[in-house]
Amino acid sequence: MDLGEKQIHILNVAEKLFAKNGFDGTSVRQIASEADVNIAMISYYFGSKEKMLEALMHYRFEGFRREMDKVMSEEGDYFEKIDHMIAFMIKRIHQNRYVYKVANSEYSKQNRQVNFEKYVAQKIENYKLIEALIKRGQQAGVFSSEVYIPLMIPTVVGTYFHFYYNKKFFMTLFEVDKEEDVDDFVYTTLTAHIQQTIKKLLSNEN
Amino acid sequence: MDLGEKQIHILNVAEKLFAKNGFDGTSVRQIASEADVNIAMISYYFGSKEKMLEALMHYRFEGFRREMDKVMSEEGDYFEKIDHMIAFMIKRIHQNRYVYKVANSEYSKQNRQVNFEKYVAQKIENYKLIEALIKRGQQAGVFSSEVYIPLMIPTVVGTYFHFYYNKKFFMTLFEVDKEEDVDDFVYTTLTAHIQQTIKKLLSNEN
DNA sequence: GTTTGAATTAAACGTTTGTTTAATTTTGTG
DNA sequence: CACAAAATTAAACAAACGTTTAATTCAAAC
Repeated sequence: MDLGEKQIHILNVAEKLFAKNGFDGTSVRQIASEADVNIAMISYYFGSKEKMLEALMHYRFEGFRREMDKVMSEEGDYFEKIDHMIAFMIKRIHQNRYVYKVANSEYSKQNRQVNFEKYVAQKIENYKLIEALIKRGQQAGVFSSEVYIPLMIPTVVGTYFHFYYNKKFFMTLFEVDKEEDVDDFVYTTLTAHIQQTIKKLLSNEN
Repeated sequence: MDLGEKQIHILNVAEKLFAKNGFDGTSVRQIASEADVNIAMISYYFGSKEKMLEALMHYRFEGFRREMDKVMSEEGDYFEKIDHMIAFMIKRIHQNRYVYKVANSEYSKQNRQVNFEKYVAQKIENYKLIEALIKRGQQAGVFSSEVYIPLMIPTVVGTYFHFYYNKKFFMTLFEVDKEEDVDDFVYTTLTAHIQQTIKKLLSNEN
């Protein structure tokens, strides 16, 4: 599906409303009103509310694998590669946090009508990349073998999401109260915390 | 609010439907039908759909602090205390995973109509308990001082939730396909992973 | 300038939503 | 049994939902 300017505008508006109020908590009338288009345009362009979300996910997620490959091939020792990979993942997820929030939420529902095939396929691809890196590090004797590789994904990604979903709570603990300082916190302190956590977990030294 | 058998039955039914299809994705008619009660009983008992969720949260969350206190006062060195605390948190969250899922989801919405004051107050209390334990360990020279204490909560809790929300995906990686084996996996492998991660992070040795 | 297909509109479609009503039944108490 | 309060019911409420219709405007091609 090729997206024109107007379609992209609608998707941007929808994305933010979905993230604010949930997929079911957002009506197509709200989206149309906020985006200043006629209600019928949403069915006209996307077919349905569900297919609009699919279009949004595709629009946001395409390119992830390509970028990830690039980051993984950067120079550096194994621990530096872990640093790069985590920094990239957090940055990419944070930049796309709105669509990730909706995707996570809808994906975990039982009677969902949204198609998640591509989403899951990408998840598997990304995992394979990470698994390969860690196994190479283990064979080189740099990384500990006493780790559950698949569970490192929930630790990296879950730390970010649980922080972000409870942003207000944690930012109070860090005495950060300006919304514009959150981005900075994510890219510095939160990223450093996750890097430190995973590197210590992978280290052989204790 | 004192809950009779019938109210509790309704809450149990509502909890599972909310977790399956979301709060907005579940209608009071669905709940009433599944619980085999008249629709009007929900307003009669709880006042509204939102207040029913508040009643559910209160019903599920009460007692957490008391149990947490007990676990924290158990015998053992600092690392054993961390083990006990994490095992307790994961067990308690996993047992109440349905209501936590709804609570997390609704809490992160902007225009929510559900009252979360007690929920947040409890979060703060729990954090203070954990912070105190870690600071004591640091002063005793057992724990590293180079950690972001508030961010350890997202790492513990976020790892669990990201695993659970993507349960199917990760259980495939571990070649577990029976639903009844998930509980066991959570209490053994997943708990061990989180304990290992946090203990390594807190260790001084590298 | 006319034709053609896409874009856009206001209005209406039938459902479903959460809540309330008013009547009835059940329950417990004197 | 008689009475009062609580519990339960079927029905109705207005509002909001996602989608479709049919008519109209617009833009590009010939």
